[in-house]
Amino acid sequence: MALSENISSTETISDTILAAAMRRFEQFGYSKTTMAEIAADCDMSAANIYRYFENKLEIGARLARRCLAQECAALTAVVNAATPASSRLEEFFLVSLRFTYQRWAEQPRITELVEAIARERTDVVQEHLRARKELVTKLVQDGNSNGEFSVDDPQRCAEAILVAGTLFDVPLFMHLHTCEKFESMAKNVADLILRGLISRPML
Amino acid sequence: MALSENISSTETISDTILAAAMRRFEQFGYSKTTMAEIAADCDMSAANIYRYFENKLEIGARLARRCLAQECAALTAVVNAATPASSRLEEFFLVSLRFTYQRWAEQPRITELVEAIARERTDVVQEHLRARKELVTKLVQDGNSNGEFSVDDPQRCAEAILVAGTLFDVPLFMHLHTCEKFESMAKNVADLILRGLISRPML
DNA sequence: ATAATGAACGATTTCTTGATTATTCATTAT
DNA sequence: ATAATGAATAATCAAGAAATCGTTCATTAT
Repeated sequence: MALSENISSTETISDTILAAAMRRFEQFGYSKTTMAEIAADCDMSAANIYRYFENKLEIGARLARRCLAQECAALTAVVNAATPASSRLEEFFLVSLRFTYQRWAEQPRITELVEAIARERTDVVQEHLRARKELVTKLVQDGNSNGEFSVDDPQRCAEAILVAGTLFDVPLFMHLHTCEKFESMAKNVADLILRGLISRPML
Repeated sequence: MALSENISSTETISDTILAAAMRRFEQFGYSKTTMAEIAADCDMSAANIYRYFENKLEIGARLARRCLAQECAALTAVVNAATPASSRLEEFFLVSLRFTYQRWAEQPRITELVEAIARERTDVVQEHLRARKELVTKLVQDGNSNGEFSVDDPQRCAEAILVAGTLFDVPLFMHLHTCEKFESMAKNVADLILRGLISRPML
């Protein structure tokens, strides 16, 4: 049918635009990439992009969402793994650290996009934080169910866990230490959170 | 004696300069404050300031150190209080949060100085972090001594505690929530760290 | 109708140039 | 000698002009 053909071709074109924009953003950064350049890479005029995207920032937001969705997918796999909840918590920190670190190390220019989104598209960031909180909440509830944990308020606990992991999720901090040092820190924080400070009898 | 008189008068003059610079930095920010203005406030020439300070950044560093020293003094009082170590840990988070938040809220222009120091005088920041780590290490050791805690490696544990409190120490984040919200978060993180996730028999 | 375009528009950004600024140093005052 | 200064220099900043950019829309092509 014509309709479905149109829809599928439209999706293909907007994907083409996204791919071209991503290449440019990675290589030259968000601000140094012009709509005209993206359009030229797709053999079309700049004006035509506006048939597929509201504006430049919307392209950035879509790419950011895709990127964050990849991280969430990896974190979901961690949370759903068939391992003890305590191992999954440590792994949660490590996986989100590695995503942050690798993005920062391998595609330094993409940081500019991240900053623009953090500033001008709060909704995208907050949606991501909400998703992370949901995942950790589930992880804590899992731990409760199988007797590993005994947490009264999993929601509030999940929030505290995420706050405690702040250092591992902010690209801005990545220059402070090596990835190895960060990994060691993440393990220590996970261990701290799991065992707590208060002394207890040996089990 | 002439010598001691000279030294004490030199100290007085450099203190006068520091005070004038602080007033300017608070009111107009670091970059908008000129050496000529600081000098005029002290009834001297700009050139003469260089007899007492290496350069403008050194003035900023001295002020920053003084400011951070105040925070450390407050935190030292917390650590040395005659209360349970667990209360002191929560209080440690709350006090350092309030310092960060109040600086950010009451003297927004001073943030500019903070950023300049963080960028160009890493030594000042790292010295502060070292001091904080020492304080928390002592707090953990105290807890171990009086039987509240049972921590193998207080040093590593202190590092993890500080990492977990990152959100409360970075001015950049202060715009994200109200002070009340931050305080609630700090309490939750402290509680999390103290009790841990792993279930245990009732004491 | 649908897809695409080039020209036109404010809004930014970049560039250029003149003015300030931080810093140094030879000189003066005490 | 010590303290302080004014003048000189090089780096940084600021303001306005010129160019570029994001975005819109009337028009063309299919």
